[in-house]
Amino acid sequence: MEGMMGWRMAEEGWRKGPWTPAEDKLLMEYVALHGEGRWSSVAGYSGLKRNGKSCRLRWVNYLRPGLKKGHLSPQEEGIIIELHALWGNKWSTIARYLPGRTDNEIKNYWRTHFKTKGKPLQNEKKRKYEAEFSNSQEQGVIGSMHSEILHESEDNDSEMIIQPSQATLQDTRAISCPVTTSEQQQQNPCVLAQDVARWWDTVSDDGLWSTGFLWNQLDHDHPSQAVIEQSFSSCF
DNA sequence: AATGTTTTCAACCGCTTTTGG
DNA sequence: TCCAAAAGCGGTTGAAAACAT
Repeated sequence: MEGMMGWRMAEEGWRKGPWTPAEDKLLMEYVALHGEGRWSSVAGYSGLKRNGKSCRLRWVNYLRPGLKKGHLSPQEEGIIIELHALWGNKWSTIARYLPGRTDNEIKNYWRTHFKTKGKPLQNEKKRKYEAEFSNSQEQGVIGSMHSEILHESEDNDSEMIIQPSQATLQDTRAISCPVTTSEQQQQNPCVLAQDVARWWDTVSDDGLWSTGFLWNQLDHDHPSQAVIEQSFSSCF
């Protein structure tokens, strides 16, 4: 049982390390009975020897219904690249635009594909993405905006940075939501997402990206949809 | 086939933010 | 209004898998 070498019980008796199917079952039963949240009381109700933090993480990243398994689609990869350019390592914010994907997953994806030890061959996907993008300079403000966004600077310390310029960010706000402050923008990223979606429409001349695809990506039962719509209406 | 190296990603840690009493 | 507990976040780790020699 605790034979799992390398992982032991913590002082308080909490189990750590990889979850077993039996543990998953206990956690799922707990949630079915008591709902999400109150993770600290999981142990008390279910007998699961995991602390609240561990339970929450397991639920959010693995057990939660609606999670997508398998590789990210090219569309999802594009969204990650684009939104990372806008917001940096705001993994959980980015994850709101990829229903069924977790912040952890996105963070891992970014690190393994774009934070290389100076071996840009691995950045093939990003290159492909940029090539895709460079075909789409025709369309006014959004297009030029995103050409700035995707201007790459290869960093001395080997992390690839795709920088949105300050002007770009200001443009984005000015275009879409002139009255919101940057703080509001952070809380209500819908406007930027809308721009991304519109931009994506313009890129989709080869049929790979379908019209309105970003919005179609959204699972309409997903809570973020409500948030997005609310934010949206508050902007206009 | 055996061993060494690299990559992946689930899960941890410490810190910050939010919540509720 | 304050404070403690819970939730949330991003960076990091390391076991296992994949790949190379």
